[in-house]
Order: sequence, then C-alpha cells, then structure tokens
Amino acid sequence: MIIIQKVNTRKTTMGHSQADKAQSRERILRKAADAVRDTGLESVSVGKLMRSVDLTHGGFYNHFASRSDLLAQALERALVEGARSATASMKPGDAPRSYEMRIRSYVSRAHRDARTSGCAIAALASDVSRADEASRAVMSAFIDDFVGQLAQSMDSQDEGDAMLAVSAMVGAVLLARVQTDPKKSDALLKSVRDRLLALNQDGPA
Amino acid sequence: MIIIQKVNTRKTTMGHSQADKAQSRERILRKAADAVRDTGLESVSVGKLMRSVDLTHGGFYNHFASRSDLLAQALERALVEGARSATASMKPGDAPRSYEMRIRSYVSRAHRDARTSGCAIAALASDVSRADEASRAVMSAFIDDFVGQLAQSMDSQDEGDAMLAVSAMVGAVLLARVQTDPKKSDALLKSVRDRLLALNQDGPA
DNA sequence: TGTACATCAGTGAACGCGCGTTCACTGATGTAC
DNA sequence: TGTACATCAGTGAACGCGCGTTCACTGATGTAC
Repeated sequence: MIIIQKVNTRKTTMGHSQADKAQSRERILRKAADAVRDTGLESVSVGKLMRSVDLTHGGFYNHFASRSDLLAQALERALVEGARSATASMKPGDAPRSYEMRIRSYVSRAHRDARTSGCAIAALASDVSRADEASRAVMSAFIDDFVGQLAQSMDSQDEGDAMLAVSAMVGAVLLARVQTDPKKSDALLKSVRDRLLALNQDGPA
Repeated sequence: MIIIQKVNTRKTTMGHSQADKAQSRERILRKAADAVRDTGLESVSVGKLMRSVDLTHGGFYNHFASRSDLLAQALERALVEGARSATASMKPGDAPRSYEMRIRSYVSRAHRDARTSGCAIAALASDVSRADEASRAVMSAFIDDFVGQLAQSMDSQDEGDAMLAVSAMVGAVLLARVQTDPKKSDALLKSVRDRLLALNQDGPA
C-alpha cells in the first residue's frame, strides 16, 4: 500500500500580526548588516536580501522607504554590532577592557577571518569614504567613539596616541585581508600587534 | 545678412590606424584606473567608461576581453600610478626618498583630498579585500613592495616596523576620508603623521 | 606612383538579465459590537 | 463568547531602466601588385 502524503507546497505561512512585522523588519535589517560587512554596501540587492530571509521582494517596502534608506540603517547596525563584538561578553559593571585586550582581539587572525561579525569600520572604510555625507557622518561618530575609548585604556590617555593605534589597527586588518599569502598575512598582523602593544609601555621620558 | 553655418554633427571621427587603436586602448585604461580609484571597482560600467573617452560601447571589445578583464588591468594600472605618484618627480639616480618625505606626503591633507591620483591601496583596500584571489594577489605584491621600500628608508631597516607604519598610513588616510568634520580629519592626519615621524628616531636602548 | 582589395577600429541596434519600485490582490489579525 | 468588518503584512506580476555582451555594418587604413 502506497501512501501519498499531501505536501504543503506553500512557503511557511508568514504571520500578519504586528509582532510578526517587527520581527520581519528585524530579520531583514540584521541580514542586511551582515551582508553589508561581508560583501560591501553596494552588493545588497532588495530581491536577494528578501529571498535570504524567505520573503518576497514586494513586502520590502512595508519596512523601509527605499533601498538607500535600508542601506543607511544597515550601515549603522553593522557599526553597532561591530563595536559590540569588540566588547563582547562584557557585563555591566565589568571594568573597561584593557588596551592589551583590545589590541589582541582586534589585530588578530580571528578578526581578519570574521569579516561578517567584525568591525564595520574595517569592513566598509573604503566604501563609506566614497559615500554621501550622511553615511560618512554615521561612521565618523563611531570612529570618534572608538578613538575616545581606546585613549581611555592607554597609559598616556592621549587621543593622538589612540588615533595612531586605531589607524594602524584598521589598516592592518584591511591589509591582512588583502594579502593572499597566509604566512605574510599572519606576519603582518603579528608585527603590528606587537608594536602597538609596545607603544603603551611608557616611552622614554 | 544671416549666415547659417553647416555644423558637423558627427562626433570627431576616430582614426582607424594601429597607432590610433593603441592610443584608444590607453585612453580607456587610464580613465578606468582613475574611475576605479575615484568611485570603486564596481562603479565602472562599460557604457559610461566608453562615453567618457568619446567612443561607443561596442568598440570596447576590440580592446578588452570583458569588463572583468578591464577591471583587473585597471586595478594594476591604478596601483602603478599610485606608487609612482608617491615617488613623483624622482629622476633616475636620485637618492631614494627619505622616510620623513614619504610620511609627510602620504599622511597629508593633499593625499586625502586627491583620491583619483593617490595611493590605490588606500582607495581600494576594502574592495579588493572582498575581490577574487587574482585581484588580491596583484595588490599583495604592491603592499610587499611598499613595505620593503619603506623599511629601507627607516633607521631600523626593520620590515616589521615598516608594516606598522604602512598600516597606520593607509588607515589614517582612509579614516580621514570618512571623517565629515574637517578639523577632526586634519587633526587625525597630524596626530598620526607626527607619531610616525617620531617612530623613526631610534627608540630607547 | 596608382589602383584594387583585405583588414579592422569604431558604430549603434539588439539581446537577455537583474535591478528598484509599484500595485492589485490575499487572507490572517485585530477590533467593534 | 460570537460575528461582521477593517486593517495591513506579505505575494507576485508588471513597469522602465541600465547593464554586459553580440553582431552586421561603415569606411579609413594599409598592403599587394
């Protein structure tokens, strides 16, 4: 005896409640923030994005005014998540992260290889440097924060010193991602990491 | 008396000689190398590019096998021109550029503002970090050269020191291009520049 | 040097495709009674 | 609690557009004699 099961060929029925809507919006935005860090701002298309969260393209405009509106929000989200991952596993009340911990986790092979969950400044600096003023302003605020927080973790407490460190951190991760020779890529990270760590030992007089 | 001039409505007639062909190819490639640094690898379209050198799109394939073939060559050209501009006005036989001159010209407002004629590593690092292995290999070679040459100009002659410097140089120019507040952008360049210059004074012990 | 012919750089119409966006429609959700 | 109705999240066809690429054509260049 053969049993032919009636298969539901419809996609999983999407909810229609307000809570479902908020959840859909969140899934779209989260996916976009990842995609943007992984393959760049311009790589995100409405159709592909909606398909990746099992929705159809038409519904996109229930959540965002336009692709460019989405991109602006995805950039901010990516920056927030990137910054949060830098302070991951911190509970409120924990002492602020040490300079050494910050450098070791940022200038690392793990960070180089985890573009999607890593720092969005490193992932998107070139793209945003070419983008409109609004996008650049959003990232500027995160750069300022990044510099300010790093400065507080340094012996010198000097923002100028932190600017050097942040520039080198971002540059090193970027160059390590370009480098095709894994040994050279690792060596670059190690050289920059060691020197940034040494930089925080109080210099000569 | 009114004179109605017969206006030649045809575009300037293009030559058909072999020399003309080489010249066309060169014009296309040079324009592409600029465009790529100015607005990113993905921004270059065959139609717009050909229009910008006063040709029609169909002829493109007399010169390049495909858009992606052009892009690979434009990337290399952009890197060559960027590297050349870093050593501009040097005649053969001149002493190699000093460390101080290199830092002062790279980490500068002029370089920040001259994306099209500046270093292609800074302009395209994010894009290339996401590109195929072939493109990454092309840029890798230029990074290695850049590090090697900078090391030779340093007191320590140390490639690791040069890796820190190159990372900070590239990172600083990128961040300065993102920063929307001109004062902060200038200050970041100055802070990084001063510290990179100080780095070459022989350290303690 | 002059003529006849092959070559081939450049032209522009045409192709299929994916894009962002719009819209009439559907059916589950949520509300008024 | 039950019913009737309005709302609106999600669907999928359709739009105009720019893209990369192809191709039949044109006329100047370059060559063979």
